[in-house]
Amino acid sequence: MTSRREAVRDVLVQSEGFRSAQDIYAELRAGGAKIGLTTVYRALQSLADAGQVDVLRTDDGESVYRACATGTHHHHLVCRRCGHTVEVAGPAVERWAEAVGAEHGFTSITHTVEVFGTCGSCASVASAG
Amino acid sequence: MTSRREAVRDVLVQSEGFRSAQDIYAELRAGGAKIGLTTVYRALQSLADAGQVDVLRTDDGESVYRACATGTHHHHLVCRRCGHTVEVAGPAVERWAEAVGAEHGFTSITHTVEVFGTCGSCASVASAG
DNA sequence: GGCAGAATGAAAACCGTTGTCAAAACCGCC
DNA sequence: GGCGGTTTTGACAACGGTTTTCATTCTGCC
Repeated sequence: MTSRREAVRDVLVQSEGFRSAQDIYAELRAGGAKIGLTTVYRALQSLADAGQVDVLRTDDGESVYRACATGTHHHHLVCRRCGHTVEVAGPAVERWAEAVGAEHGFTSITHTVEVFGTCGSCASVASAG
Repeated sequence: MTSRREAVRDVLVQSEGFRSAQDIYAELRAGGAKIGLTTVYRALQSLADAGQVDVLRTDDGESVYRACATGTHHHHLVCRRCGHTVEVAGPAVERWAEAVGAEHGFTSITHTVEVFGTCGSCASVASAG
C-alpha cells in the first residue's frame, strides 16, 4: 500500500520549497486525507533513503524535505522569507571543498552548502509595503 | 558569578572539535564540577550570542559548539571520525554564494558551508588497523 | 475465503532543549 | 559583619519533533 507514500510525495512535488513532516501532515489532513503522522514520517524516510527527496535541518532542529528536480548533486538557494527554492550547481564549490580537504590531508571529502537570501518578489513586497 | 560559564568555555577552548551540551556537561561533572545541565545550556547560549563560540547542528539535530580561534567569518573542515576540526577561509565560496544569489535575483545573501572528511591520522589508523 | 507479510496509526517512549521557580551566591552599602 | 536587591544556579517539569511499539487493517496470492 503505497498510496499514502505517494500522497506525501505529491505534496512535496507540488511544493516550491522545503516542507516539514508536520507541515505535510497538516496539509494532507486539511485536504481530507486519512493519514497518520507516523506514516508521513515513514514515507519521508523511505523517500529520503531512495534519494527521491532532499533533507535539510533547519536552525531549530526540524527536518525539512524537498523533491528536487535533479537526482544529481546540487545545492539550494532558499528565500528566507517565502521559502522559494532554486537548485543551483556549484562546480567551483565542489573543487574548492576538495582542494581545502586535500590541503589539510583530509580524504573522502563531502560537504554541505546552502545559500539563503531574500528573493526578488519578497524584496519588492517588502519595499512596497 | 561567571565561574560556571568560564568552566564551560574552558572545556570548549581545550577541545579540538565541536562538542555537544550534554557532552560538556558530562565532562564537567566527571571532573568533579558542581554544575547543572541547565547552566551549561545557558552558558553556551550566552557564549554563542556573544559570538565567542560557533554553533552547528548535527545531522541528528543536536547542537554542537566550538570555540573558534578567529572571530571573523570562516568555515569548518571536520573529520567525521575523530571530530578534529580545522578552520578554513573560503573567499572563493563567499564570492560564489553572492554571485549565485544575485544571478537569481536574491539579496541579503548568507550561506552555510561545512566540509567533512577523514583526517590524515584517522586515515592511517584505518589503513593500519 | 483464508493466509502471510507489509502497511498503518494512536499512543507512548525518547531525547535534546527550554521554562519554572525557589534556593543560593553575589553585590554595593551601611 | 550584617542587610536588602539583584543575579545565578540547578532540580524538575514541560515542550516539541521524532521514533518506537503494537494491535489492527490492508494487500497480494492461493
